[in-house]
Amino acid sequence: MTEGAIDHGSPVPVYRQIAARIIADIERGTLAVNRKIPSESDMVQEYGVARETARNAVRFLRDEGYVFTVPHRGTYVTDRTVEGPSGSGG
Amino acid sequence: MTEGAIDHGSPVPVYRQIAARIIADIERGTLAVNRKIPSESDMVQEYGVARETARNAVRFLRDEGYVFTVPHRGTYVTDRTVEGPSGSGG
DNA sequence: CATCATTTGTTCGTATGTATC
DNA sequence: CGATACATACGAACAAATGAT
Repeated sequence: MTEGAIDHGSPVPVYRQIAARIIADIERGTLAVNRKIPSESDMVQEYGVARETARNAVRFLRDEGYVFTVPHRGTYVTDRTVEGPSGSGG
Repeated sequence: MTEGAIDHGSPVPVYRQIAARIIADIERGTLAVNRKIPSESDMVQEYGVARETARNAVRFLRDEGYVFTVPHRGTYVTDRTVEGPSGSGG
């Protein structure tokens, strides 16, 4: 199947659908730590969405701690094996 | 007169207004086949727009078949007297 | 080959206007 | 009205390739 298309009729926002794909790639290891995820433009072309939507997906991933963005460079996969919101404890 | 200014208040997007001028120059012969059209920087200074807007104009012209771009060289006027998507008919 | 100027390519940041749900 | 989404537009920075010298 591969079901590679975005479902605009779904109750799940498009940006969340895109974010879910990226997360899946991260969990799966397809997108390794410190590797660059697709650029906003890539997502625009890949999914046929507006840049605004691609940005929302990236912002969501950032808020969730999956990635971090370097201005004018790109967005990369966060190393969650060491980093944490409250230090090394836990 | 020369009315050389871009109308930001027009419902016609700025990039379309710029593209229209280039097209007019091509139709008129001011910009001959295989001649280089103004660079993105030229348009930025000439029309006082952002590079993004200049690029949108070029992309539009490319999509319409009026020009073709050579990376790091420039964008040139297409020879439409011979080239065509469905042959020489037309 | 090295340097400089030109030009397009890439990428993220920000804002406005419009439309839909 | 708020969230989502698309189109347009300006701003900023860095990358890569080309061409002249």
